[in-house]
This record gives sequence, C-alpha cells and structure tokens, in this order.
Amino acid sequence: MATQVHRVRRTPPPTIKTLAEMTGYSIATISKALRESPVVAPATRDIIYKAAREVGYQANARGMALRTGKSFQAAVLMPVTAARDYEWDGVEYTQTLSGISQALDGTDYRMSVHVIRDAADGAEAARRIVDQGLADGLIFSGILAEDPRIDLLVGEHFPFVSMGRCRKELAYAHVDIDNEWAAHAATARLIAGGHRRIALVNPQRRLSYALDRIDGFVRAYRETGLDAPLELIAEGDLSTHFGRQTVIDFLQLPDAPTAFVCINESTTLGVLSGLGSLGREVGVDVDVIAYDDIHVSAYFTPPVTTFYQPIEVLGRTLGQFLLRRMDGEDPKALRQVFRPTLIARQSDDLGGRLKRT
Amino acid sequence: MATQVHRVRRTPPPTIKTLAEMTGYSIATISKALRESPVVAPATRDIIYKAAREVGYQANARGMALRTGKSFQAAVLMPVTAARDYEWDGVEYTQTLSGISQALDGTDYRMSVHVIRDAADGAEAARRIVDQGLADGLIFSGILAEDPRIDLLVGEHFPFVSMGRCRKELAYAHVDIDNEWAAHAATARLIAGGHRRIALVNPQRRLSYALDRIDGFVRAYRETGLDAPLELIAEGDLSTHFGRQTVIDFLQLPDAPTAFVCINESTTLGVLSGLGSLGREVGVDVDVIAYDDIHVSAYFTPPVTTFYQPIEVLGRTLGQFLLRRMDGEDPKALRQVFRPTLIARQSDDLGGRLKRT
DNA sequence: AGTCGAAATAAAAACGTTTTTATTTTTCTT
DNA sequence: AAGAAAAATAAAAACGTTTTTATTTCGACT
Repeated sequence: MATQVHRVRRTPPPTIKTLAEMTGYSIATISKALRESPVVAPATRDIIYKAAREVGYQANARGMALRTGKSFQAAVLMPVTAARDYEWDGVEYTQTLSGISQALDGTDYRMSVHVIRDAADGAEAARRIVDQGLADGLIFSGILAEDPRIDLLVGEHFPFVSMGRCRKELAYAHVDIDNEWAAHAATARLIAGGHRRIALVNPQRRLSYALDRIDGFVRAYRETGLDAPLELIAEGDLSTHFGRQTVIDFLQLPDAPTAFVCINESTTLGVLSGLGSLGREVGVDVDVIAYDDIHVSAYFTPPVTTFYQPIEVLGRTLGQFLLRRMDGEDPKALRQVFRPTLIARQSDDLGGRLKRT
Repeated sequence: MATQVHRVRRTPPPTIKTLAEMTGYSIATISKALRESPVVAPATRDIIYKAAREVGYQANARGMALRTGKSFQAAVLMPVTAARDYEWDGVEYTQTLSGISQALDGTDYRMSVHVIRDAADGAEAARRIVDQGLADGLIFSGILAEDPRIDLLVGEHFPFVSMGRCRKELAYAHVDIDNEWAAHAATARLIAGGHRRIALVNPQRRLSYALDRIDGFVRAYRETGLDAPLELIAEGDLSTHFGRQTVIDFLQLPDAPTAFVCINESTTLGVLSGLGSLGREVGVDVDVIAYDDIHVSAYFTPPVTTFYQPIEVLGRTLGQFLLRRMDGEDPKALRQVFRPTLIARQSDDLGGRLKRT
C-alpha cells in the first residue's frame, strides 16, 4: 500500500575519512584539526581546512552525537492549555521561541519544542528529556511556587534556564519579569488616581509569579495605609474567557471594583470584552492596566495603559543563558529580572471623575 | 572562568549489550527481537522483552540515528515576520505546533522548530535540512505561488507536507484552507447584504493563497454581474498595523468601502482599531467579515462574523500526513482542503440600513 | 544413520565521530 | 653526533545501534 520513497543521493556526503584520503592524514588528525586542537601543526590544519572547504565538508551530527553523548538539542517546553478548546492563549510563545532561536543561531544547537498540557505533563517531559538524553539543555516557563522540574534538574545537574523563579532558594539560571514590582506599580498608580476597589486578574496561586503579583498588590495598599481587597483577586487560567468572566462576576458585586489590573494580553482582551458586553466604558466607568507582551494592547479600543516587556528579548536572554549554562558556566551568574516599562495610554483616574478620598 | 558541570550518573543506562549479558543472547538477536523481526523465536522474544522491561531499557536514539541515517526529527519552519518589531503576528502558530506535536506523540519522532524570517530564509532552511539530514521530514507554511521549497523537496524526494498549495501542478502532500471558497462566500454574503464597495485585506500577492482569495473575491462579483473593485484589494504583511493602516487609507477615498473582508485575526484587530480611531462603528457604518483561527474574534467588541477553522486541527492533520509520508505513502493520497464554518455574529447588511440596489 | 534444509542464533562489519594510547618525526641539548 | 625531550601524527578503541553474513541446532527425510 505504501510505495517506497527512494531518495536519489547523488554522491555520499564527505566525511572525515574523505578528508583523510584527500590529504593523506589520518582521521584522528583530521578530527583534531577541525576541532582546532592545539596539538596539530598549524600548517596541516590549514591544509585540512582547505580540503574541508573544497568538498563542503559538514560534520555529521549523528556521528558526533553518538561519540560525545550529546544531542545538540536545546529543548523548550511549550505550554498549551487544554482548558478550553482553541482559546486564544499562550500566543506570545511564538515570540519566545523566536528569541531563543535567535540566540541559538550560528551554534551547533537546534531547538526542539515539546508541547505540554499541564504541570504534571511538564514534569514528565523534563524527566524524559533528562533520562533519555533527548537534549543537552532545557528551557521552560510557567514556574510553580514549588516547581518539581527545578528540583529535578538542579539535582541532576542538568543545564536549564527557567522563565520565572520558584519560591525555593536554589542556585539555578533564570530569566524573569519583576512581577512584584510591576503589580505594585500598577496598583499604586491606580490608588494614586483615587481608586480604592481594584481587582487583580491573576493566574492560579500555585504559579510562582501569581504570588509575586499578590505581594506587589498588597504592598501598594499597605504603603498607603490601606488593606488590600483580597476578595478582588481573581484566580484562573490565563484565557480570554477567564478575563471576561471575571469582569462579569465582579461588576455585579455590591462593592464592585472601579479598576482592573490584568495579567496578560489574553485576559485583558477578555476584560475589555466583558466591559463592552456590560456597556461599561474604559476610562469612564472603569480603569484598566495591563501587561503587554506582544504589543497587541496598542490596538485595543480604547488603548489601555500597559507595562510593556517585549517577550522576544526574554527569549533571547533565555537562549543566551542556556548556551552559557551548557558550556558549564555557574548558574548564579545567569540570572536576569526585567522591569517592564510603563506605557501610559489612559489617565487611570477615570479622567479625573474620581473623587479623591 | 567556567566551572565544569559534572553530572552524577548513578548508573549508565542499559543498552542492548546489557540485555545480551542478562539473557545470554547476542546483541544481534536482541536488536532483532526488539524490532519484532520474525526471524527470532517467539519464546526468546518474550524473554528479551521481559528483560528490557525489567531494566527499563530505552533504545539510544543516537545509536539508532547513526546506524540508520535517520534523525527522528520532524522539522517545522516557523515564520516570524521581522517587518515590525514585536508585532502581534503569527500567534496562531502555537496552535499549529500543538497540533503537529499531538500527531507525533507516541512515535519516535520529535519536533524541531526552525524559525525563519522570510521566504529566502525558508528556502535556505529547507536546503540545510535536506543536505545535512537535520530531519526526516518537513512541514512549512506561507506557500508562495511559485514556492522554491516545494520544487526542491519534490526534486529531492524528501518527505514533507505543506500548509497551503502552490500554483504548480505537482504531486505533494498538503493541507490547506479553501481560501477561494471562503473569500467567495464572504464577498457574496456582503454583496447580498447590499454592499457594493467591499475591501479585501489581503496578504502579498506572491503568496499562493492571496491569489486564491482574489479569485474568490472576483468570482463573487462576477456571479452578480458586477466588476470587482480591484483597487480595494490591499496587499501587505499580516500584521495588526497593516489592518489598521488599510482602514485609515481606504476610508478617506472618495468612494470608500462599506465593508471589509479580513485575512486573519491579527489584521482584523487592526481593522477594528482603525475603525475605532476614526469613530466608525462596526455594523453601523461598516461591516467586517474575518477569518477566525484561534477564536479570538469572539471577544472583539462588537463580535464580528467569521469563518472559523480551528488551526490546531490543521496542525494535527499536517503531523499525521507527515508521518504517513515518511512511512513512504504516496503524496497523492495525502491532501486535505478544509472549508471553514461560518459563524454569523452580525447581519452584514449594516443592520438593514443599506439601500438595496 | 547420514544428509539436507530450515530455523534460530551468533559473529562481524558498519554508520562517523572523538579520545586515548602508541608511534614516528623533529628539535634541542650537550 | 648521540640521545632525550617535545611535537606531530597514526592507530585503535569506543559510543549503541542495525544489517549482512556466518554458524549452529534440530527435525525430517531418504
């Protein structure tokens, strides 16, 4: 039933053996020359390089892989929430992948993407990657407060970089956004604008950065001598649906919020959709401050104030750190926490309509 | 400067040699038994399987790869437009990747993602993947009317599945959306609603499906005995910015369009943003029909009528086809064109305000 | 009982590297 | 100029498979 595909191989690709025959040197010398080993004489190195260029020699990755035990793969765990079918979610990951790939460009490493559906799935994937040596390094996000993957990989001394920090004191390479700072800044800004009832649209509490954001939220209130309205912290997946539902739920409370701080662009869109369906207007009835990963917020109607952090830059840093980590560098040196920049597109005091208390 | 990472390998993972020693059979027999070769006696096969389970044997991918010349990688070319920094674009690709990965799940194949910035980049990547044997199969999208990648891969007999069709008559596996049909349906619907000046927000004409959509657009007009307003076909990248700019440009024309047919969700958002900034209202001043890949349109304010095609399903089909193609199946058997389903969220006749001609 | 053929298994080679160990060549020292 | 040390290169082994070829075992048939 299946006709055989037979590739027409014009001529077998050159190997170090080819180069050995061409130059008269042994394959050992060829190998060392190409690896720039200092033991081989510069003159012969040049001869060998010339021969290699001549026939267009490309080291066979499979041969290298078998001998060295390396896979030359940088694995990335890409979360895809199955919560709701085909939700607009996790879309910023293409930017992350693009950034990582940029960092890997020109190296021997390729990027392999492992799709994971939930945290357990992620832990299992990490386990498999380590055990089967599927990759030489790993990048992942969606860090839990107590993330088993970090424990595993630190224990195994497996090179990795996490996008986000867990709540344990461990030495591991990571890149993160300063969520505590940003949540604090957003909340403080709204409080200064006169808001007292501010809702925080937050991810599930087991996610480490959910806690960071709650910390910032609470700190902003505390600094003004107020108690944070913990009942206005909504927890859920990061979907558009969740953002919308949160607005609909919260706005029918007796003491409804007058402002929303959103976790990402996906939920922001949901929040705006919810407001629209209730006939409320941003900047008039309610203020919204959002996170901006991929610059979509600029196109919302009306544009909302955001904390902007191009996620591709995070991706690039992740990739760079992973390369350095795989090269044996101390993870303690590989940490970076980004502070997003505020893009004010609204006054955030309901256009002055709020009576200051 | 770089401290060495030394992994603590508890015990080297079992190989077929381990199993040979355990069972007393030769490694050749072990290999054949595990490959389910009929030459090995069923009794010994069972013994070997039991031993393999006992020590948790996992075939070493690198050994297999070297011997067989296969890489066990399915490569995917992921386009990331560099046109505008950090645009919200190509976001539906996570869904595509998710679908492909689902299809690959449980097979020996892993998914490696190659980020490409433009068409030339893509051709180069394909070349490299074939020449260096970086993967055993390839999936890519953004098909050009005359796509060099398809020519290359067909010529090399390299297994691949394209998301989209080129305009050449070639035997190759592909998955596509029926863009001609959908553009026709959208246009016809608007014409039936009374619209005469309809704008088509389209990708660049060298993209194969741009032509398909123009074909459908023109056919819808022709069927009503009208000439299609070719000057209302906007060509550009698929960015949000492009959608916005198109609206702003077109609406100041003397004979401005009263409806927009959009190419994807990204441009749709731009179109809505442009309308909003001009103070025009969807369903009142202008009608919009869009494509819906990832269900974000449902959250636009107001919701717009869309042609919905869950892109994850396309991805899954791509993956399945690639597996079958790598297994040697005839590409002619591996073709599928999806017709998206209409989700009517607007009346598309400006709420009856259009005077029928 | 001896031979043949089939079935089962074993041995060996190969895939393309890198690395360790061995050998040859060159340079230096006296 | 002989010998030792250093430099350069070669040989061989190894990584874990699969596949081709060789060998053994065993039942069946004359």
